[in-house]
Amino acid sequence: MSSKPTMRDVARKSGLSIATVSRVINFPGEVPAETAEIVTAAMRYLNYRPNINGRRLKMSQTRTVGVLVPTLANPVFATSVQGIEQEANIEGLTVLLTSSNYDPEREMGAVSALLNNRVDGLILTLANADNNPVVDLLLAEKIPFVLLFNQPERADIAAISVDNAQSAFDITNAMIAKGHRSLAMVAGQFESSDRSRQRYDGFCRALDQAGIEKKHLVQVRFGETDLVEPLRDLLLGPDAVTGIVCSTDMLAIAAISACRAHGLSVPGDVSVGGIDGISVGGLITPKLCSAVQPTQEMGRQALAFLRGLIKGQTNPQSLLLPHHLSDGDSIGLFRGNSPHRSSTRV
Amino acid sequence: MSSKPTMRDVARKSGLSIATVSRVINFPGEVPAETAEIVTAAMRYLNYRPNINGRRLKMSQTRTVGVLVPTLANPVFATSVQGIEQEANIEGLTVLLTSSNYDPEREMGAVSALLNNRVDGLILTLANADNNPVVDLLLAEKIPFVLLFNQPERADIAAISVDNAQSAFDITNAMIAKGHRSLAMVAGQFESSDRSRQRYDGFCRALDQAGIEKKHLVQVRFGETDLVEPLRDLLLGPDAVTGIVCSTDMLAIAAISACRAHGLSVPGDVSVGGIDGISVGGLITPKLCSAVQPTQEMGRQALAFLRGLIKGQTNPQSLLLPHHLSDGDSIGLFRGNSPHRSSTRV
DNA sequence: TTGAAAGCGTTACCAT
DNA sequence: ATGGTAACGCTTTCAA
Repeated sequence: MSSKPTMRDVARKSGLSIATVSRVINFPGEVPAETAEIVTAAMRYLNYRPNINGRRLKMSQTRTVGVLVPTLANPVFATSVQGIEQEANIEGLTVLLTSSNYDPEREMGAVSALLNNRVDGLILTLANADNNPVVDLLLAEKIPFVLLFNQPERADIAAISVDNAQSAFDITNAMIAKGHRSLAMVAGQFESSDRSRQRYDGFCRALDQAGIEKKHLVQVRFGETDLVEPLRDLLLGPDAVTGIVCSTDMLAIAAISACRAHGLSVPGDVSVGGIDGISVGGLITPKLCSAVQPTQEMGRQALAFLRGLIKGQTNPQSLLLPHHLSDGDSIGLFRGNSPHRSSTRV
Repeated sequence: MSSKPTMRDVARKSGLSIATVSRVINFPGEVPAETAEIVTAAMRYLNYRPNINGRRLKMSQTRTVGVLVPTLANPVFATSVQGIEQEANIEGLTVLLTSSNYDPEREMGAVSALLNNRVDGLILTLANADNNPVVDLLLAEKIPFVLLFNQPERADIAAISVDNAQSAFDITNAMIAKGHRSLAMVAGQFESSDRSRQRYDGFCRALDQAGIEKKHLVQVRFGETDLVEPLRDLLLGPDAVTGIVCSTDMLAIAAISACRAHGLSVPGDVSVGGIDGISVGGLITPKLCSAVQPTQEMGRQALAFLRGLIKGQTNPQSLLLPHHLSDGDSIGLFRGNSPHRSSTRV
């Protein structure tokens, strides 16, 4: 017998029927301890492992959830998936992972593959949550799903996120409060990230409210980490900015690196704040560590939420988590002024 | 018909047999274009999606790979999984994701779940690759697997990694070359990471070779990001060190943060170098970006390798990738000396 | 070129 | 308390 043992083999070995073996596995309580022992012994002897695919075919639910994120190379998404995975592990769910690489064109294919696997539900971070064919499909097929990080306009879609516009509004205001009058935003391309656009909206609103007319925007292809050239004019030109609001932490890291490359120290000569996860700004590198907990928690919450939807106990609804602005750590000072708290800064 | 359409429905709708439908899906070439068109139309009309679980049950291979990493909260693992996912996507493979949270006790359970899914093969980062029951199980059941980041002693196990000891040896030597005579290593607990131990070995070898007797080691629980207290004595005590070699980038980030908290500037007052992925040291934050490419590539290679094993075209063997030591970016200077290249430093 | 039918490993109903 | 058996949706051999 070279192939893997099946329930049939276990049944034969234990001299019982395959129905009984199944019972021992699924309803141990409904079987006498003695019988269970015999079956268990046979399973151990044969190194039996239930073939989940047989079960999945038979049952209506697969106890599997599909996850789609832009990329795991961004720690924010990776960390949220870690949270999903942890929670799934506790619940005995299997996680099917896919990524779109920020390409909206690839989302449908990825979700399709997930649906072919008959996942019970999905957790998705989409390029654009509004007017998205994937969302329409899921709605039409009545597949439970939760959007993570997306903030859809429709209220009848489950979504867990921070308030992106508000986050950017707050961090921009904080920089304005520090005296900045010349600010730029560095953001990912809007087609690849509605968060980027929403955050840019918040940035603009803050500037408008402060009566600052000049708005700089530098858009960056996702995955791009070298901002030395893209930021040259912004940093060294005749009307160089004193502060940069970044749409994501990864961009902030890249922006800081570019500042240094241009001979500017950060903070001091220029200020950079990154927005992401459920915190805003924050020490760039330590933040990557300290943001782990809350971001992971978002993932766990997303799965918990999804489970409610799957069981039909919950209705889709939006959940906006509070964001934190760690002022003093994140927000830099005037160009040329540098009495910053270097002791807590990287 | 509330339930999902099956091949049977498509067959009925198109007036053909389910065998023909199957052929259209799997061997479009073996069916007249006209027939194929009829079937395709029926599939579109019914919104048919093949149930992969049916196929999986029938076929011997599932076209699914299982992945086990300590945690996705560490960007190094996350990035490698991203690489795996990308490659899997190209090959049309499904990725099943699990994590052990650095707990050796949980590895067996996770792998077991993966095997119940009848994955074709596995990619694993284990706490300890030697004398690991998971490895024994996989070997016994003849399931193809590739270790990622682990460097097992046995040569007949597929593994893709950098040379951990050599990396640490190199970075330590570089720091010694800069004049450091008082160095500490900050590492994760050895039970949770054989890489940690291997890297510590390299650290010690470098010190021995330089005739430095005093070896400081601070071990940290994984997930710990606050090193302020653990490093206090090391940084402020009577015989404070001038440099710290960190076992991972995440630890280096945390260590730098702790230095700043103690009023030390990094680099300048103290030096910190992190080891990870296929680079050694390196600018801490930019590195998190710049290390993305090579680490992702490791993941892709791991999957490519695994595919070879699954097809039986390759034999298990170890692959040690070259590591890069980005001197001048990574390695700090003497305590108190600070003419460092701040322009390229975060 | 197409179809009938036998499983794949499991669950669960209905008997015994 | 236990067993026989009909699905679940698919692939694939063998016939027609």
